[in-house]
Amino acid sequence: MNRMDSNQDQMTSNWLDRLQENGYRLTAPRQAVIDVVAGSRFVLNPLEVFEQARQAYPKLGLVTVYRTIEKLEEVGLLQRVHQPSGCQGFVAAFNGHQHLLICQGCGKVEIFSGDVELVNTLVKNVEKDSGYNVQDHWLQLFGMCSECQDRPS
Amino acid sequence: MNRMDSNQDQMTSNWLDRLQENGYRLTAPRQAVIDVVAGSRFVLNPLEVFEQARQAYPKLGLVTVYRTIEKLEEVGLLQRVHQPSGCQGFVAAFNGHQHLLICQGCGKVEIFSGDVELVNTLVKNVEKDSGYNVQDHWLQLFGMCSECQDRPS
DNA sequence: ATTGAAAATGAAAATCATTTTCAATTACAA
DNA sequence: TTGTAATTGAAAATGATTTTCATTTTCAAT
Repeated sequence: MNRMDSNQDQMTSNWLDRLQENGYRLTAPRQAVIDVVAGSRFVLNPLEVFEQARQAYPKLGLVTVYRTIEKLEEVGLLQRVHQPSGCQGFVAAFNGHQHLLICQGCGKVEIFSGDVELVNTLVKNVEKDSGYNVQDHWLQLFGMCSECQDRPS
Repeated sequence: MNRMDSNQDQMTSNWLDRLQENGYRLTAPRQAVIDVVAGSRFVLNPLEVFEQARQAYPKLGLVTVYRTIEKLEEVGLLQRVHQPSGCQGFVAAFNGHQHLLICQGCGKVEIFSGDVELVNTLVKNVEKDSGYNVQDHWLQLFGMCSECQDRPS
């Protein structure tokens, strides 16, 4: 077992723990789904998760993927990713709200956590100017990762 | 005819001009759709546009609304709005890319155009750190407008 | 003003992702 | 080990969006 597997195993068990803490049962189908999404650095949609997870657990049904994604989102382990190309993607949400940089070529996701102050300042200014009570914000960047820049389109 | 109507009429004709410049024909159904979306300060989905536009042009079909929205988006007059509650909304895009503040109570949209420098700086930093070529960005705020803050939910 | 080709329309049908239903299976507390 | 409630997967239902197609309309060329 190499380092990567070990990391993934640990990550999966953390995720399962979090499900259990929230009153959900630990099942083989859920484990298969989590093995896929917890380790992925790419935006995945339900069908992609299904196809990958089915390799480890062939009996898996697509419906269960939808239901598991729903629960993982509910407990804050997955976050939905909105893109110009569509809004059916999900990505592991390691620690709550995060600002994403998404490659439009391959779906790879980077997290840029700096500049939080900056955004907070901006939000406060807008609140003052508009009279709105700002509850949430999205900041996302879209582009091409270095691999996809090289790749002939 | 009051000031509001006059503004809206002018706006509608500007929008029609833009359609024509892009090789599309001017039709009554399109005019009805544009009358609704060009003047609205709210996020509207296709069905809402349909219901409102049908009052002015009862023969209107929902399919035509979908098709007209598509063309207006293509020529840059409408932009799709992604929200936690869904991604079927559209809002007038007066001048290209804009940062939005959206009321989660009533769907009212404000545009905050300041702080462009700030975002540019951020984008350049992230490009340098990540090796990505950043092509686009979304910055959206969600909250409650002053009216909806007062309203008992 | 008339005409004709291409674009646009609307009703109906098709599509397709997602959700619901339901009987069978499974997890896990007692 | 057992009972119950949660979970599962297949099939059916749903609902938003898209496609098809016959009819109507726009608008450039006469």
